Amino acid sequence: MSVRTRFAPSPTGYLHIGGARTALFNFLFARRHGGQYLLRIEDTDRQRSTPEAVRQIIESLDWLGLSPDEPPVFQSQREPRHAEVARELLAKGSAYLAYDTPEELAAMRAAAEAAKRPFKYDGSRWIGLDPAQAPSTPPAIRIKAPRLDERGGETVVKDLVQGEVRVGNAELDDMIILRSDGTPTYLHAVVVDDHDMAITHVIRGDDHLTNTFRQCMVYDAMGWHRPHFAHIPLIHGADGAKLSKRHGAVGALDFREQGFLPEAVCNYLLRLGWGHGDTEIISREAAIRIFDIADIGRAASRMDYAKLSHFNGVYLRATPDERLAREVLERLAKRGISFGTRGAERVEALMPELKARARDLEELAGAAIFAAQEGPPVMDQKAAAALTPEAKERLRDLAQFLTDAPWERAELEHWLRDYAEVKGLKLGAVAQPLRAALTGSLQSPPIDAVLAALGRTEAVDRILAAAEG
RNA sequence: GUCCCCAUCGUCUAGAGGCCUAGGACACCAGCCUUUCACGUUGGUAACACGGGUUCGAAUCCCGUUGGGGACGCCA
Repeated sequence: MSVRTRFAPSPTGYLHIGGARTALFNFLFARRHGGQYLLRIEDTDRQRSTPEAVRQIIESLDWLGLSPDEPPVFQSQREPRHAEVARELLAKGSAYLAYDTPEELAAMRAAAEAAKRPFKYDGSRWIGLDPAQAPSTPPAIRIKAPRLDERGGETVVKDLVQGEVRVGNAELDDMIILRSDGTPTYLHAVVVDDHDMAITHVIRGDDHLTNTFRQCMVYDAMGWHRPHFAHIPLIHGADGAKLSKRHGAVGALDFREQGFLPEAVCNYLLRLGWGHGDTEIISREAAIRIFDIADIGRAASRMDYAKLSHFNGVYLRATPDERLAREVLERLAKRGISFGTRGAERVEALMPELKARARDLEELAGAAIFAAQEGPPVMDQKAAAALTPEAKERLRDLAQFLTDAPWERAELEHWLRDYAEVKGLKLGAVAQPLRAALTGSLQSPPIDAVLAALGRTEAVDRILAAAEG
């Protein structure tokens, strides 16, 4: 049987980094085994689900290169089928109509809490009820939990990550599968959908582990084969608490915004909670080849932005200059920075040097401004301070000197070295004023590269402007 | 509170009873490279939560303790 996995987010918000990793693992596992990877939008909570969230989730997955192999399934559209299965369970005697009102249930729960007893629903009075005696309130359908003496008194789930997990039947109670308004509950809908979609491996967050026991009630009552389960540990914030906005970026699209490359984010996520010896930088292709559920760790892991940045830098340096230039120019345009064809060319020409110095696209864009724009750069404080009267004098001299220089990077380097030697100066004493004049900063790519990329006219203009200013 | 899961450097991890004087990566510190900043490179600090077993031998197996996390809805 072909492997089929699914990622099943609920569209109540943006796709966060934990969900992205779940999607990645599902994708990788399916690819590894030549199967399909699907997307199911769990939108049965109409109050909280929004089309905007659906859009964002799909866009996020697309950005990460994790688009599903088939069109997404919307759980809300499958409600008739969920109800049908619920009725089937009713007919089989595996479920019954329960007429409790939400208020009554709340009262029962409160009473249990007051008595310091764990709340366990008891619906025995509804079982075998004469329909004529039934209350007029609309009933919910509840599935019968296994009784204490069934299955050896406990329910066992063989989890591919967590191992054999067992829970006493005493912990399970009759759960609602169809609400009194006829809509299915999540725990029920998930099972029906996974079954109908022929999902073979359910890979999802750890937070669903205990719910799995309840879902098994539906599988077992319907006589369906349970899929394989793999519950992966959650991702926490740097402080170990549940990941939230205050930890920084958590939405997948936030990372795009902040200049991370999708390949880097995926690689980082892959290494969070999963390991393969000492290898860290793993391409998508390699990941598909080596990904194995058995290698998923069982402990929760923490989000480490510093390490993500490092991964991003590695990927940035491996990305073709042309693509980076395009990304950078887009970001500059978004910042309202104008540039022409010449500027765009300069940015790309300088990209090999620029990208070695950046960890993300935003940083890269910032470092490329001086190359993109025409005319003298905006001076930062340190650069301005470096332009002493002596330095300006030096620049005037250099402008003159460079008029005759051959305009090619290696040649320029020689010229500058010769110049410094003749003047009895250290190269730094020549390079730093030039750097300030040309880039507006004291930190930039090698000055010969900057000169070469800028072109003689532009370079000399900037040098003179700094000398005058 | 009840149930479930987890536990190796600050962080991500390697480790399937002897290969462990516990390895790699990020971060941090120091050196090298160098026209600045990076990149690169060399080295360093730094961990098996604790207590009992089992065993000739335990980071690895078992049991407790402690500490984290998760689930307990007519939410998903």
